[in-house]
Amino acid sequence: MGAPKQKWTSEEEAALKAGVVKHGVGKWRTILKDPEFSGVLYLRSNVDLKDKWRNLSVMANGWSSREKSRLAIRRVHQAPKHDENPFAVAPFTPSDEDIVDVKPIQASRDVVPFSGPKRSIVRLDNLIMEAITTLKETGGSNKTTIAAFIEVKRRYRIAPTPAYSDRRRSSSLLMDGRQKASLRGDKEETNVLTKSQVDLELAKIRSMSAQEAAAVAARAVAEAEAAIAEAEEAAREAEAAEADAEAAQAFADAAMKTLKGRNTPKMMIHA
DNA sequence: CTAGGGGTAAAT
DNA sequence: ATTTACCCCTAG
Repeated sequence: MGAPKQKWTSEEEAALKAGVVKHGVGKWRTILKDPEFSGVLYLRSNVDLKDKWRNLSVMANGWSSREKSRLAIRRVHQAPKHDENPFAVAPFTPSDEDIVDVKPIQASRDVVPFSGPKRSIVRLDNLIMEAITTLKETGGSNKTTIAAFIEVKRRYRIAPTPAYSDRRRSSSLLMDGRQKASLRGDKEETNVLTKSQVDLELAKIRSMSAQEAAAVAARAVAEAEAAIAEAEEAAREAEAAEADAEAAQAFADAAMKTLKGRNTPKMMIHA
């Protein structure tokens, strides 16, 4: 029955996410037909997309390893009171769906409690997901903006305080013996922009047309996702990944600030 | 077609 | 044993 198992590649995952960004959750067929993603997802079916999304969403929350223990909740809470539900949602948790929970979008940062010397890389996709879901449900059409942030973040790197500059392979205690080769020459040399410059880019994006932004964003998300996945996979020293994560957080910070503060009744652009 | 409840099976 | 990918079925 099960097909020979075909692990989803980062590109496919990215395409899926990008597709969701572009078309919204649930538009599997649409995403599949989009020439932008069909190139990568041509092997998958709409059901595959749905299932993958399900796995992705459900696991990105902590519900991991659980899926079959939910039909036993209810009761207990003796606070029934036929009160009029403000949202009349299901008896389950308030607004479940694909909402990525109320995870602290930027709780830590430099103070990341590195309980273990292992992975602590903040996933970019979680950030994206939260932003998308939140903004989509409430405001409406800012998904392109959010996605565009990623692009900016990917190409330019926000200078993360020159605290650390030099550190070339030395932390031997960081990783176990697993020098999985694949040590690319670090072609990194992306411009390191300053905050103001980034701000400028943001402004540019804001004035960008929705379609333009969407196109760029979709591609950017895919690329960013792929890059992150790659870095994470080979993340030993993960210099780039770390920087990326930090940049992402910084960017999220700036993004939220922009969206919350400057919430002028403009940019209501929609595709 | 989509959502979502199950299930099988293959990797880890 | 857990995760993960796919499949199947049913109700909208």
